[in-house]
Amino acid sequence: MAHPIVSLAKRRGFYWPAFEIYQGVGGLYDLGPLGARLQQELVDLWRSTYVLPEGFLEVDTPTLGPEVLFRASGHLGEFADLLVCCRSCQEPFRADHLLEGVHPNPEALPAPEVDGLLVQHKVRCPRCGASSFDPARPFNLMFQSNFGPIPGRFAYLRPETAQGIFANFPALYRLHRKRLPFGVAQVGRAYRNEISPRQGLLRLREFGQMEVEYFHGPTPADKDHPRFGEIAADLTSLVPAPAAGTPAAPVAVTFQQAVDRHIVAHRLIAYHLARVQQFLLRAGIPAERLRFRQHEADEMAHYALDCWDAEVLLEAGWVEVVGIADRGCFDLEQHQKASGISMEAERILAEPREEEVTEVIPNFATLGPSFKGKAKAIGEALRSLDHAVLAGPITLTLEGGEEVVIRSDHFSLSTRKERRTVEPFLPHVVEPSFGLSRILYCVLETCYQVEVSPSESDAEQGTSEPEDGEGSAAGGYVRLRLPPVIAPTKVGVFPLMDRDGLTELALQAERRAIAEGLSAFVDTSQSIGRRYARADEVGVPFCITIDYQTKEDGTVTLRHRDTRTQERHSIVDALLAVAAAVRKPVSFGRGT
RNA sequence: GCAGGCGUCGUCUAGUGGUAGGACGUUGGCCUUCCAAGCCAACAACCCGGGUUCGAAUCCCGGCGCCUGCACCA
Repeated sequence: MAHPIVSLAKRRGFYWPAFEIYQGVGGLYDLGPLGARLQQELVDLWRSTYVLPEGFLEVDTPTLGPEVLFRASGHLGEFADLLVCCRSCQEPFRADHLLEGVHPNPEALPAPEVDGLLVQHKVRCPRCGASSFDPARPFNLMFQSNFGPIPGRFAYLRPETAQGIFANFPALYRLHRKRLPFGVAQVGRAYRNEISPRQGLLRLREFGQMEVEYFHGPTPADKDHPRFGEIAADLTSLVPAPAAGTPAAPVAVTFQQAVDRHIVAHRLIAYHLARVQQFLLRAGIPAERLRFRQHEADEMAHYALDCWDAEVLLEAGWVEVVGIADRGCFDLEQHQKASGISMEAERILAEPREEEVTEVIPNFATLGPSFKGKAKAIGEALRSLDHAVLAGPITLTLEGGEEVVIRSDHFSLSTRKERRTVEPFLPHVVEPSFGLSRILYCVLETCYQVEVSPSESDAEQGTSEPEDGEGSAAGGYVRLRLPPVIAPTKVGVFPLMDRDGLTELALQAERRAIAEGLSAFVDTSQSIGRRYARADEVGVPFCITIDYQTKEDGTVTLRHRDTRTQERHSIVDALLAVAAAVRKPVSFGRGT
């Protein structure tokens, strides 16, 4: 059974399957009025409590990218696996797995060869033992299109926002005035053509991501963070990758202890884990439903050296919502190789180094007459030669195979001393990657609370789900305990009676709330209790009620969603209290 | 993609061959001086396409979607 939040979400407008008028498309969901606003609030919270305080640079890059980009990133190579299905039991297998031991590099084989090798070596189905397979077909999780009318220029929808950041590293490094470390953030959508999307917002073909690439130096001293102290004492729950023979088990530690006991490799990863945890807690995920689990070696993505997932305990089990990966220099190295553009940063040497540099200087005065039009190419080739081999006349092989004989008067050697004050290196990167759509769902599910009304609770039923129909009295009183900072609607304004001028006062109060930047609404329908109930169900944290006393002294009641308690304030004070409660915190300090 | 189950107002559902009923909801009205389910009325549905049949929500086939398991999950 789906969690009752699912039908509430559709009924009240958080989210629902997309394109339902055409029977829908799996893995695509619409965010409704409340969902769109909730998502925006989550992004704002992330930006104000994480991106801004950390000084990250935020960028926005295209969702489409060229083939070379994703060749370089490894996504096309790694994810265009060939799949074969067993004819008798229909089980699908990755071709390269079946051909292990049969071929030295099974991943690189084209489909026809895979089919041939499977028959030739009588490979058996690991499941049922039969040895007859359907033809191999490529299985790509990347969405493909074309740029312009030329069919050969493939365009791909990005499977993560990260590559747009890596591809911009040289510019971003310059814009940060060539100082490391620094982080770059991006919020956007990513696309993966999932085989069988399921579980609503948890497995989508198009989803929201909030990613950070934290560029830093490669030495052990760089794997640290100046503000580690702020989070060192925060408590967390870690599930390290199990060592041989020992099962994975959660440990409760502070981040300081996690580093001291070598559960987490270094303080830099630990720092990011702490910031991720802080964000999730502020978004309303209960601490007891949150943990970090370390990937095992065989679970790791092709680029990762170390990876921790933030997981949230849902009805469906533990679900990954943030991945914190140490990507090393993998991505920058790949893009440097593929593009020919340097992705290196520079480090100032503690002590300048004197180096003797010997260069080959082509002598075009003699090269020109000897080689005419080829002189320029030969000159370039000479420059790139190792000077050690250049004793006298040599034979040079040009591109295209032509050999030319170079005389000693065709070039000269120049030796000079160079004083080096910097050295180049490829930065490393730690990547906290937030699954925005998943977080949105986790927040909704974990904030969902049912209170069995006292008259009906014959058993002690705590906060579990209703047995049958929801959205009604049968299931109990539904309350969405969204933190005020992310609640899509901040305050409801209710006239106690829809008469005697109370509604007019409510409309005035609503205007003032909106002027304060608070999303507000007036509800005059039916009884006051029903209006509170309707507001509680979608997580409105505060309700202001206009009553007869308001007409006399201008005061209203301010009701708190989670406690149902009310206080009397002037309208201005009530709105100030709401505004204070929904203001996004800025986190330099520790804790939550 | 495979196997099994499922698809009825916005939501939860009743309905096994004679063209759909309830509850919640929404809207309007009545009542009501602070915590949903008081009264009256209205609104609103058989996933899509074919087939069988005099007649299909119901039976058959295909598609799409959802759920569970397998596989996949950067």
